[in-house]
Amino acid sequence: MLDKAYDPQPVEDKWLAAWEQKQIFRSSPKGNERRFVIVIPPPNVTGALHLGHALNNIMQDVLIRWHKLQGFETCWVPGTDHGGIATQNVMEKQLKAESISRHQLGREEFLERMQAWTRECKKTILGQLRRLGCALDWRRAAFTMDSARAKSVFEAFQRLWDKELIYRGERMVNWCVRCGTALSDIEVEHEERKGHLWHIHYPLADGSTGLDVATTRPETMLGDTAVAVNPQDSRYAHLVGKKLRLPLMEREIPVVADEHVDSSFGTGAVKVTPAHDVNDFEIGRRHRLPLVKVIGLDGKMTEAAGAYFGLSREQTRDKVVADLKASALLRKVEDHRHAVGVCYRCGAAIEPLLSEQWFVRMEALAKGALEAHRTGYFHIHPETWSKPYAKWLGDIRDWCISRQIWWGHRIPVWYCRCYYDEKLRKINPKGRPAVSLEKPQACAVCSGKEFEQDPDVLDTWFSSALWPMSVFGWPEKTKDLEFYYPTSVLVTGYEILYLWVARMQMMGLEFLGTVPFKDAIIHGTVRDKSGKKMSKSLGNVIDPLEMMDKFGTDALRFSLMLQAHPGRDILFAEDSLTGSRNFANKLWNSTRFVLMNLPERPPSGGYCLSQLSHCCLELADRWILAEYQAAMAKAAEKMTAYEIAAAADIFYSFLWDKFCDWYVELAKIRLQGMDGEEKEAARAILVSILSGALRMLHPFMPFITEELYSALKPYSGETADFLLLAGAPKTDFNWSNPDALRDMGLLMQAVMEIRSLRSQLNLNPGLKIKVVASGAAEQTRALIDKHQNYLKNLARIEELGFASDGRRPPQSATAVAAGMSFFVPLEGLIDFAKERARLEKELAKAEAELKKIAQKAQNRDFLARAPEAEKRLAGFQHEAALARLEKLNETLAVLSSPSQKSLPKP
RNA sequence: GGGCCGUUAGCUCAGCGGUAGAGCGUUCGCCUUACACGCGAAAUGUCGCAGGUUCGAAUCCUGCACGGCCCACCA
Repeated sequence: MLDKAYDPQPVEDKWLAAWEQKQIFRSSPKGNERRFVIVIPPPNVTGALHLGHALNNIMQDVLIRWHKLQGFETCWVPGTDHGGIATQNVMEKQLKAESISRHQLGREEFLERMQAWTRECKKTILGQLRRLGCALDWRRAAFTMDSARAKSVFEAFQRLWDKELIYRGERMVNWCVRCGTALSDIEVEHEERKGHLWHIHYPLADGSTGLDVATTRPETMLGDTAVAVNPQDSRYAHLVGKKLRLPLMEREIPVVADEHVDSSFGTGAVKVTPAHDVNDFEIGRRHRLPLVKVIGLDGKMTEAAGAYFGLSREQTRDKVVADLKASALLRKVEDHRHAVGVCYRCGAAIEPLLSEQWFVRMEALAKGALEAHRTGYFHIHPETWSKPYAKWLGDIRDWCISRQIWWGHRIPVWYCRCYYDEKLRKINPKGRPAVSLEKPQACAVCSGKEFEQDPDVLDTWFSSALWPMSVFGWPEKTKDLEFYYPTSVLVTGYEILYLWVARMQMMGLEFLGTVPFKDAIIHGTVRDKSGKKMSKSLGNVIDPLEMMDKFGTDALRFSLMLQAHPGRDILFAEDSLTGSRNFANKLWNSTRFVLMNLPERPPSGGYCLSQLSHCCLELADRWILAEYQAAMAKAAEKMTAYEIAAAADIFYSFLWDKFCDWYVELAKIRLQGMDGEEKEAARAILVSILSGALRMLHPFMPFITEELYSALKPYSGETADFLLLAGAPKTDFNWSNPDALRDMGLLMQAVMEIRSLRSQLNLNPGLKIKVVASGAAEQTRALIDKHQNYLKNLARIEELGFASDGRRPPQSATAVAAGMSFFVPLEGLIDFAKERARLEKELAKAEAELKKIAQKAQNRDFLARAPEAEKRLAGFQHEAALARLEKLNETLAVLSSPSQKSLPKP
């Protein structure tokens, strides 16, 4: 026998071990054409998983389990990502705590430490995924930096290189001074910050009045090589071509005319710093301006900055402003809000710098991805992300893939000595180096054997972009690749739509000619209740493990899924879990109840819906079967559309509001009665529907459903060891039954009205009452008569009688429902004044309701133009409202008549 | 600056053209032999604002306000 309350821990432990032991999540290539494949978005090995990971993986698990139950060959590939800069930063922080730098440690030892940390981290992460119940094929666990993935990365690099889609060049890049590396454009976040607009006077070369420039970054003026104005700007036309003297540096710089300049902004004159600003770089190129690099890779001023050499950017700004003020060239300072580029990993301000980097030429790749999306080979859910996706691909820029860090795939490029430029004291960028995974044998040019490998590593997203291929062994032509690729869906958050999703599409199309997944399901971000992102620094993180310990894994899963509407963020707090925890307990107890009412020896083959003879089904049975079929069909429809939250909600309300609240209560009548066909019918339906609904619910709450499936197994006729292997319940019956829905609806209405009356009269719930029903059409009357026992049990009635119209028992309260009056004789218990007040309140409500409906049902325009079905419905509603009002009026009239009060107590 | 999303009960959110819903919270009554993680009953909403379309609008259209997100080289 089951315990009184559901205790998740032992159940979870038990099934985790059992699933693992039997390896039921394993997949291997088969002939089965219906396959459903997901590759995990590999979490970075930066620490433990957070709620966002929980959401992401639970969603995938729901989809995997769902499809497995539907008979698909499912495969879900686990893995982790080495995580480039993010992971290196974690290690650097650890080193900092030991007061050592990575440079002190040296590249090799640093990487050894990284490996050790990574091993631990992988263990933690995979362990957490396991605890969440993820049906991952553990055998396939991959890592973006293991040897198999290294081969994929090399292959991709080489092929792109051979097609000249990879090149090396000196470009303006986003440089993170803190991380000491270049970043791609999408790794820069833009933050609105308060700043200033400094107006600085640049005099003419001869010292006479020149013009004012406006800038948000005065420190960059040290590298100015021109001032630009709009060619149409008459204010400055006379200055174009003249020389200005750059203050502080005392360098002569020209005034140039450039279309890019917006005359209406600032002073209409822009200082041009080609080496430290993307726009200025372009202007510089157009006007062949020299580059003066004043900010170094370390964020400090270079020798070219003269007196400012060695200062930080911030110090330089302060000093430049002070010096300008001293020489009276600072004309104005305005407050100014502007966007600042910030490193997505450390938040430091990005410095646009000219630097030599590796790039991927994106235009052709993006075109392919765009085409795949446009022609429907690739879908994004929800649709709203399609537009930004297409726009990004349409305006794509080349991808800077080299990073000046140590943790990552080393760029597979080798330089022979003969490419070394002694004069520049660096590798000659013009040389064509050897591309090779291992050190090459000999130089193709000079036959030399001494090589140096490019010191940089690849952007972590380069290996991520290959993930759906690399996990199946690409570039090897493996059976896995053939069977599992392309995968079915990718589940991820919108923040990496470009960073990752788009790039996978491009790489898949480039290397295998097909999209890596046909659908991308985009979920939101988990936030705290005030809508803020959860972060350690804000102290508002919720640890999924803690929640699982406290409420159970199924509760965590279900509560996240209930809120997982496509693309929407989830505001989450601990109290979001109680409802789901309660639901789990409800399932537990309803199963417990059903089991308590089953015979010790189950019928051979178990209780089975298909063997149920229709003759012994009663109204409640036909009703619940119809509700069951409708709910399961609707849920399946929602799942097909990836509307997971909607499906979860359907299971919840079916199981609790329909099955438990009504069906189980009504089944009690037969369960408490004598053995016989009718009792068996009730048992059969209880077992079948519960077992079926639990199986449908399983993807959402795998642990408790597995446990209950197992407990019900002797009776449900299932033989599979695990629920997942039993599959979804058969749905090829037609139980739909509008008549049963209508009839039960009437009875339920009556029950609710009588219950409401009882409550308002303050009757003890235990007290059994007498009820006299009156009025209504013959049909309804017959229905009530036939199902007296329903009302009796659900509304606690000991005696239900019928009276002809208007003949109400003395001293009674009245409930009106289903077109009938239900009189409750309450001699001595009832206060007439109170009952009249109560009825008057009811009457007011009924009047308001009638008015609303009459307004519609009697509206001439409505009658002239509304569709027939609507008119009919409104007509019924109008009639019902009228009848209700009439009954209430009738009762009130009787109650007010003196004879009523004077009736003697019997 | 462009684009997208949101604004519905105290909180979190469904509903997306036909009399306003759920969970949590609140109030009242109940240990009714599955469940107090429960049962029954109840209270609470000019469905952001202003127009428009429609017989009918929380639902469609337009504008506005507020909040948020994505993108963006106006210094």
